[in-house]
Amino acid sequence: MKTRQQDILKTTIADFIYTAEPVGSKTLQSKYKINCSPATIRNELKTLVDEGYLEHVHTSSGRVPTDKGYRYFVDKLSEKQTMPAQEELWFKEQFQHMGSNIQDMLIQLTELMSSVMDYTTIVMLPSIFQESLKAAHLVLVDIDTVLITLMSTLGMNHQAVVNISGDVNQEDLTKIANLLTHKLGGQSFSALDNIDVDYLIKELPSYKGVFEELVLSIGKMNESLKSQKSIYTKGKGNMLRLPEFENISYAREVMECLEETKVLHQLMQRHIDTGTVEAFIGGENGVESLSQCSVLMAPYTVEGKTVGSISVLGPKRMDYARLMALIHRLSGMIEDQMKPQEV
Amino acid sequence: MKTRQQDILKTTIADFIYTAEPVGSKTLQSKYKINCSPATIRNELKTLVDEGYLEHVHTSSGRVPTDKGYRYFVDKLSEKQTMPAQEELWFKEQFQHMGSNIQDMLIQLTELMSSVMDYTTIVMLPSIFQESLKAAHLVLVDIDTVLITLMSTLGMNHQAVVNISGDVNQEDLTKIANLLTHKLGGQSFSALDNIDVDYLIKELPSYKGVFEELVLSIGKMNESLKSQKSIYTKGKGNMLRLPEFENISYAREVMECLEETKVLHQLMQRHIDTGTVEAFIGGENGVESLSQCSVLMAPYTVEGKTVGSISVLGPKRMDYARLMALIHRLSGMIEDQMKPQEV
DNA sequence: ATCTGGCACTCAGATAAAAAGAGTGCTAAG
DNA sequence: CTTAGCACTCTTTTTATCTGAGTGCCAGAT
Repeated sequence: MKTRQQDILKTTIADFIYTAEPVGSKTLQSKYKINCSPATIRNELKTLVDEGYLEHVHTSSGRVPTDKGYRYFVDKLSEKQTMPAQEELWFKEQFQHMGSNIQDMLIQLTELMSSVMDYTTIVMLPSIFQESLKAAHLVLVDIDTVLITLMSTLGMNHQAVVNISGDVNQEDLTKIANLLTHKLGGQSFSALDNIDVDYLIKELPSYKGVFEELVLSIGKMNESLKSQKSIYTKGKGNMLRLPEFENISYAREVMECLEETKVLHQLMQRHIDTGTVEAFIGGENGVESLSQCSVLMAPYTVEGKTVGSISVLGPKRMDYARLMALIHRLSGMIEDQMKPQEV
Repeated sequence: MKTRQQDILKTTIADFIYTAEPVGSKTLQSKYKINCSPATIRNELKTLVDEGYLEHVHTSSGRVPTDKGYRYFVDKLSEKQTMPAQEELWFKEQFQHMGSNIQDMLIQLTELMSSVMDYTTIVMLPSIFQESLKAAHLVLVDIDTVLITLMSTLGMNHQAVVNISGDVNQEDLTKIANLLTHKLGGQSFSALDNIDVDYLIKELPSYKGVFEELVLSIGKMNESLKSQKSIYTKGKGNMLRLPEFENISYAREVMECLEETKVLHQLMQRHIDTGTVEAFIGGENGVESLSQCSVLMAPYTVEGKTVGSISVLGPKRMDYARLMALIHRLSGMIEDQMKPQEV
């Protein structure tokens, strides 16, 4: 593409991102210094339309970027940014106050992000399926009550309190816990669904009854973990401020879509493998109702495995470079935060 | 108030709740069997307007209920309902699958409620300030790592993993945990902010270093618990379907308000003491932005103390009797669910 | 007294026509 | 290849008119 064409495309998109109004040849010339007459600009605009980078909303209106146009803008016409030092400091400060619990940290991050970015933020926690058991702990908290704690390699601990009918003491429980850790440690949480009770009983025959009760409880606990929320969003209201949401039925459609955890889950899952920060512009995100929105996504990776992602969802008209820099760096910070949990 | 007037008021409000359109005298006569002419109805309507139960949106439109009208409708013209047996069964069934963790149970309930009620549901978890410590447990999970578990009387357990620099073994930790439980058990979580270290050291002098580290960690843990989310909402998108939200700027105002955890917290807190299911109609809820909405609230109580509440937020035009019955019963179910945790 | 039919009146909302404005596309000349 | 000029298109805004639901009130009926 010719340099001047690129300039014009870039300026057009930049202006549209700013104003949300179709951009005309006159505006381009007067508002930005482009060294040619409106007529020349018009000619260039025409070819840009023909080539699919821009479109006419109607015969006598300015031009609006197409998905292809945005794509080119992001890939070729934008410089990669990094998170400003000041913002980085601020976020680091915030991380200090977030406590060591990974779940809560990510949930709180969702809020921080939406307040800084002014759009909707979506955070996907590591799903239970991606966690492996690091250790099981059993604590006798009362004569017939046991606190089960399952620690995962990702630092997401899960616990439940269950009643046990048989007699047990703490020593026995510790033995059992050790055995469980030994037998199941390193395995995926999904293995907890059908624990080989017989094997356990063979190892410590005297605890038959306790084993059975515990295994049942762990299975039930695991089941409820599976149905647990792993997607958090914040800042849906932010979107309603944007001119593209003036249309109430469109706003409704998007809002309802954003409340469908399933849809969001698919959205996040579908693109998580890419492993890098990515922008999904308009239709690229694959969700019909969100085809007028863009999604920026940064996966976070623990031990080489992508376990979750953070993202921003906004109008296609967004500051891609800045936001991508933000989530990129944030995902790095998450990874740092999750690392120390590894032992 | 005369019986006929009551009839007319009731019918008017019922019709408005159904159609969301101002109700005229003709509609009242033709659609519902009221034994008098439109002119008579008009006269009655006029006095109802004069007395503040209805209002005119403009000179030549039908009547719309005022807050006072709704109030009268709810208090005097509606019969108390109970949750239908079928629905009750369904909810009980759902509770089975929710796992024993109170937090998760309430979060999941928020979603269930919004799907059944079609409005926005708000659930307030017991705040950390209302919990008392039941027991502390310390588990050595690694040579220098301790898992702290603080169990509350409400069954909301909190935990954190911390690194300890000094040498400890499980036996020591168990002693410490017992001491902590003994010293702090029954006290409010807020007491955890400034634990009397000296006292502890006096009891078990050899653990000075460990104590100090642990107490610091517990303090930090407690701090992060305080900032934790205790309000959950669901179904904000449901509202956008309603005709009262056709106006985008109004919709935006409400949506943004519903994203302000602080505001919601105040809203819930302000009315929690009433101790019974309550309807706050329009302006009664005390939040400026929500003055066109009604809030139905059912507190839930543990050991005679109200610790949280569940509520539905919708347009003033809602089925008060039905929804109040629902949340009333649900709050009872929550209480049942929280009881077994008491020992 | 209370109810009711009749009728003039009000006002929001729909429909239509006209005017304004932004921006294009094309042509012909520089 | 660039640009000024101009006719043309299509949306948006403005203004005017019409329609109809619904009221308020009066005068006569019950």
